[in-house]
Amino acid sequence: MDQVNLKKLAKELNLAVSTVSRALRDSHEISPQTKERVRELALKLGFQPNPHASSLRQNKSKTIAVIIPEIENNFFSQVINGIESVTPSKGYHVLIYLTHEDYNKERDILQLLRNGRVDGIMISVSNSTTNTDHIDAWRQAGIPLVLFDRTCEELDVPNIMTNDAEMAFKATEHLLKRGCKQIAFLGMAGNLSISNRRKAGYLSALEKYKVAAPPQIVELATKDYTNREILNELFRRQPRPDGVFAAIEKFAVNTYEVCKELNLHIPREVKVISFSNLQAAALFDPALSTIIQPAYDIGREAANILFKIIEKKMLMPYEKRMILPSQLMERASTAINSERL
Amino acid sequence: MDQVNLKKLAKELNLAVSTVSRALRDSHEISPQTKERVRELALKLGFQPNPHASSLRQNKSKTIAVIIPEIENNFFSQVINGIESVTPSKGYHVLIYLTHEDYNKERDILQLLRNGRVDGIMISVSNSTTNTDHIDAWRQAGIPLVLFDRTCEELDVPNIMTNDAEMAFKATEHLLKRGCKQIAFLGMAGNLSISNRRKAGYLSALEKYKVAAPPQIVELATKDYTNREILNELFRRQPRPDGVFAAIEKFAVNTYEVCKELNLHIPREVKVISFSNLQAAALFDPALSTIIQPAYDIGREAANILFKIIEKKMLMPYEKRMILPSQLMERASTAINSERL
DNA sequence: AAATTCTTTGCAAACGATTTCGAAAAATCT
DNA sequence: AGATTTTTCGAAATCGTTTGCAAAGAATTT
Repeated sequence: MDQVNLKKLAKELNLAVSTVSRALRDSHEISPQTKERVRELALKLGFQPNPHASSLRQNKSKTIAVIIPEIENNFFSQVINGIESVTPSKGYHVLIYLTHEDYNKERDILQLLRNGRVDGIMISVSNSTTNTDHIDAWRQAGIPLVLFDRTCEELDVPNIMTNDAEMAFKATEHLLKRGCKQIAFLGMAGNLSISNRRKAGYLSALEKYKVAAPPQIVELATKDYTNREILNELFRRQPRPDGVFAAIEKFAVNTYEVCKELNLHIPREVKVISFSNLQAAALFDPALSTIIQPAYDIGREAANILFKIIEKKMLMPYEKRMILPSQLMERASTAINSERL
Repeated sequence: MDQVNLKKLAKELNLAVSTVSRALRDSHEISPQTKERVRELALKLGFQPNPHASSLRQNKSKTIAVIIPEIENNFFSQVINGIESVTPSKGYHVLIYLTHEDYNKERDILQLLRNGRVDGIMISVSNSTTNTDHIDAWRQAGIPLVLFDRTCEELDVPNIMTNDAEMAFKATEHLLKRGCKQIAFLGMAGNLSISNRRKAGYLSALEKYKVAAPPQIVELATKDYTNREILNELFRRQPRPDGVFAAIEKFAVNTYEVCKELNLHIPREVKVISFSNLQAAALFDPALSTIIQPAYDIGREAANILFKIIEKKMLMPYEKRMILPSQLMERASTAINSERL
């Protein structure tokens, strides 16, 4: 046995295991002198309590899980960064799980974690998730849970998101003010509340500005290949959209690709704006106008709220449904024809 | 007690706890009938073994840690994706730790994990890491460990990386063949082996092609602001570089920003090539020529090797130092002046 | 039929930390 | 001085699972 544990410390110091444990946890019922002796030896031997023994006894893991659809996406990376900005100070560890936009994986992961491995989870649901029973079951089990970005607002759990509808409205309005008459909305297939919020914002802008052309809602998937085919068709059809509002970055990229293919000039023939957290959007040809989500803040706030729940503190009403504002960054892809950005 | 555990199953079935445990682990010493009875009830009650108790008893955590400098970087995201492509099938969980390029954090994290919380770690060292004692201590403790990308080749641990020197050579050669006379190398400050490999490739290309101009090695940090200042100065000085080889993507982005600021045309006045795993590099203005690292494969292979070590299998010689080739993607940022890409 | 193996199960001791309870010693109060 | 409280510590139970060992019964061999 080369691992140093409480028993070894106790024997070395001629103390009981319980005394050593208490001393290290700074219990009031241990004399300062004893504490000092214990601490000194613990430091010298580099003692570190076995986390599994602690977790078993105390029934908490000091670990949370973050469940996201994908990781090759700046938004989720930034969220993780935000989460990680609070976890170390809480002495917590972060497990990452990827659903790859697969409902079954998502359900299985939640099932897998219902054994005390984590003290709570933060989840952004996959776009193939239509049934939320697995999440509701988790909620009912009383294990701390926070949803972010891809939320399920019908469930009574904290939801942290951005002002999707409002920004979708502004994005559409922006295109309209730039002269677009025929704006297409590129949204995620599925029935995510986030998609619906963005779609609603798009529709309400069209309505408010009494746009003659009917709304053009295109549902895309996560496969680039088919997306490009669909967009190719969209841009060949008459009337051709002169404005594109992409609900997610990938669709904007696909739009750029197809426009290049079809020799459609952005922004002269087609203006493009998109939700995106890509730093490099400013370097695109042309620079892409974006709606930037406060991803880092979403991660940080979601983590803070999760810890409040874990620590059994009361949540303020605004923490149960927190909305952090996005920012519209106007760039060349939505410039009016004469304009130079 | 609403949690279902072995004791509850045993009582319900009128069996000993040990029998139930063995039945669920499909031990040969339990009769098929008993196994079936146990499995049935376990399924019915949704029994899931407590991982902390298991870990404590078996002295393994079924968890690995991935320690990286940052996560807002496509390369590391893709690596994580690659890692995650093997962990679930091994029944393993993945903890993520960020060092934020801080040696002290890196050391502390390694220290923090030396208590059995993880069965092994995969690490890409921070660029402020000059001392590798913390990693060597980990190695000496005999806990499975794999280094990837930002490796420490002087240590006797498996290193998984790409052919940095070769690709740096090719990148520099590419710029030379495109007519560059004065190529600057933008490398990371610090003394990482990866930086040295890339720098060496750059230098050997200059040497092979007998370039008259002296090498121009610029060391940049991770702060955008100072980087831009340094580059600004670089491009105002005579002789002005007509080619830039960026060792990391961020520096290429900085170069683009500064060139735009100074009205230097890429690729006419300055050609740029960079290590980068950014999908959207093709959409840049101009499209950025890149050296694409097999990030996903690096993650997958590193994980596979780590599991071989965890499972105490012998490593093949090539697994102790694995080199996965990168790919040079020629785009507009290195086009010769007349050429259109 | 006796001796032996094999199969199947139970008992109890780990794993290492935390915590309840109680006891001895010291300090404070009548 | 005696009674009472406070301080300080130890013994043992506990968390839930795994596993060495023993034991009983069944099956096989001699």
